[in-house]
Amino acid sequence: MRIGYPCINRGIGCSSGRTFRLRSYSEARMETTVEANLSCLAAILRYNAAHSLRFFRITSDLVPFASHPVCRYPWQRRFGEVFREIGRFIQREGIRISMHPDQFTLINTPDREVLRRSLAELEYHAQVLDLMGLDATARIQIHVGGVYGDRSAAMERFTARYGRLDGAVRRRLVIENDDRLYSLGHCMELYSRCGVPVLFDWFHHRINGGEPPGRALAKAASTWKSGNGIPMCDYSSQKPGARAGTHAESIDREDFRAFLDMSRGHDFDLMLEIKDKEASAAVAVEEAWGDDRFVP
DNA sequence: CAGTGTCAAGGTGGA
DNA sequence: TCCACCTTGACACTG
Repeated sequence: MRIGYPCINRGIGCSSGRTFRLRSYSEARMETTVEANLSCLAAILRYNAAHSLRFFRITSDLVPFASHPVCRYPWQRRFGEVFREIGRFIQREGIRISMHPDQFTLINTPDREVLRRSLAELEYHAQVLDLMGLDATARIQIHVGGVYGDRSAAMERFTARYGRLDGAVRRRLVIENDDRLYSLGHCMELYSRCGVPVLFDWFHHRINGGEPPGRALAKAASTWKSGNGIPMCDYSSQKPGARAGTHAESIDREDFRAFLDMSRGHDFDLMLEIKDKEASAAVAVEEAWGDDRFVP
């Protein structure tokens, strides 16, 4: 089990997801932004390796507007060597990588244009990981998408389109159970229809699930095949007093220990979706230190 | 320079 | 039919 956090390091003093307004787009702006983002990403990864944090989600904003028609800038060529260098560091340090395109990426949409943009966005994510030379254990996670008033038709569209995805995307794509529309049960059904691996989100499952965590973890784990790496799992806890589903500001040690206990017997890489990022991840590492699954 | 309205993109659900 | 919400920081404009 490796432990990590998504996208942002709050203490390091730089961001790997700096962006700008579409109106400000220029090749010069792209050049300086992507260069700064990659340099910060390298710094975050060095920080993580030095702190036994060996799971990291790379921000989708690494290359702003990468899948937008406005972007004609050849960032892949211009920064190819930088990507390869970062990839070598990731492999040398045994770091696991994920990416998570956001809510606009919907492969089960009934709208052709939304689908076209979504595929372009997924291809961008795959390019980032490919340029780094990472194998298929580096994954791209998305939610299943909308229901559109007809769940079975929406799931059928997902299945058909998954089968027709570009190979570079399909070899990395995993679906994650969400807190409202697609539970672990729905994701398992999609797995049985098309073979897409399922990333288990413990916090969403608590809100929209029902089954005990050990059993749920075992189900999700059964969808990860050799070459995919060990399963990935997202963990968070409820922010006290907030709407159900709001991520906590900082880790709840008690809740986290309980999670470790409940998940005993299952190995996975664990992403802490908690707002204060590396601070809580460090606490999680401390809590997991004696666990025989933990890889420092 | 500080304050603040707004930002590429979708879908849901309540008013 | 419209708008807030998701989630979030920070860009970039205004005064």
